[in-house]
Amino acid sequence: MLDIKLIRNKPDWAKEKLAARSVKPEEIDKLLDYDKQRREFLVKTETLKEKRNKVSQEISTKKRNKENADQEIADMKKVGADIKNLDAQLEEIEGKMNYILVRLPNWPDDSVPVGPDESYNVEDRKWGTIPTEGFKPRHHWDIGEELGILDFEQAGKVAGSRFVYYLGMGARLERAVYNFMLDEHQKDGYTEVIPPYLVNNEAMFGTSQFPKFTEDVYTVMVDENPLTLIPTAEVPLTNYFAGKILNEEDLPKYFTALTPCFRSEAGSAGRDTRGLIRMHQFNKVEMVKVCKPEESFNELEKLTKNAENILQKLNLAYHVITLSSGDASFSSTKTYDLEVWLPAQDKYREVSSCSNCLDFQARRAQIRYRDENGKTQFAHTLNGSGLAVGRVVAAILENYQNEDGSVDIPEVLVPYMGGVTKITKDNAI
RNA sequence: GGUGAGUUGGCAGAGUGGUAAUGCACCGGACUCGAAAUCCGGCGAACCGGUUAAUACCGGCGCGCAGGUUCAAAUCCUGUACUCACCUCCA
Repeated sequence: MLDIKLIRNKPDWAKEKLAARSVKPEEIDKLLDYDKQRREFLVKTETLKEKRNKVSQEISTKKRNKENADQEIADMKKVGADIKNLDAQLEEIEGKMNYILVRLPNWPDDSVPVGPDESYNVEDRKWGTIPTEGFKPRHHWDIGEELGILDFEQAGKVAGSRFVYYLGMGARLERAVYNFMLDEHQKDGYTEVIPPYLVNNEAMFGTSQFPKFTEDVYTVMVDENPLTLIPTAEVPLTNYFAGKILNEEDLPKYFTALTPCFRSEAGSAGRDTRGLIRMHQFNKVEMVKVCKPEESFNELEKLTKNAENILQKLNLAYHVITLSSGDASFSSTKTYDLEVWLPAQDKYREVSSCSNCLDFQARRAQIRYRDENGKTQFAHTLNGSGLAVGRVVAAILENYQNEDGSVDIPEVLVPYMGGVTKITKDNAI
């Protein structure tokens, strides 16, 4: 959530910044109008409340002295009704104001390319060499099905499209990949966490998936209470700090977690219908940081490097792009995407998204710290995938495939595979 | 799932209708060579608004949360969340 005071003080700047994120300037005018009305009503009702407090004190004194206070009580009855009336109006105005405010995205940072969509994204750097085998690379789903380590067909019958069974060495490979990732992140100073996989509406609001993106997730009712299957571990990890006032010397906090992620993929019908790229349920290792404002951009660079480290150790070619203002996620001021090379698709595909949210989420989730002067400040939050496990498995299958249909195991994963160096038809299941 | 108890300032803890005691901690001062102890004074989260160049100041709000009753609610009523104890059940 944006700071209304900042918008109030720099309306033109706010409009320009948000225009880069497709927010109409009229929305801001409306917001500021509600804000003005709100403060006017606030002054009115607070003045009356001050009067009520004073006169109530007088009534109290009179009663104690056995004097008559009927006149004051009659007056206050009227004041009480006025307050109730004004408060009701105030609540209505605040409701309208907040409706707009909670739906405004974060400002794009000055270093972010301005543009409405992904075509304005900028490539920052490339790493690794794209494999040039002497044969036509096959899609990971063909490799996986042929080895018998991925079964999309039966998953379709049991759960539906965009679900999968991993079997044998496929399941083992997935497990190897995420264990490797968690171990690497632990070395980089992250605390490993196993969070709740179901969260309430407040948590979803805190990290700003709600109220705007309710249709992208699965929500179940548990005794009338809605609980949402997490679309990313960012939600429970960041909300671990919700409502807390942290000590300055305890910052920054680094958390990492492996969780399944659940997404309805509404609106992506027809895209990536085959393979592991776009599933309703997938594993992801997530990194979350909470830090002081002056450190957040530096922490974003480090976070991105932590994600890159995984791809480098797996020796998978990738590039890093800065998302344009129109392509970045709702709560982010700046996002780097890591895209890994998929030979069969002949293109890079996203495996990580690393974002600095500034105080946008902290303001919603009330994540604060006490600074050296004892004042409470909103912390900054960051999150990044490190990495999407299923997509990395897809990348390994495609990049490490051999012409005979077998798949080599990346060197760093061999210990995690119990010494197995290659998945073949003979050892696959 | 059942029964009972609880939720008040950084911590402890009183307060059952008149607007949050008290102690510890904290800040300032005195005493002292300095410190401790003692004494004096101050200070009560977070948030919002007014006002200001800014600090300050003034006000609102504030006793888990949300409603209600009342001139007035920590206190009474309703709902609800969480914590603890015991019981029951279960991987």
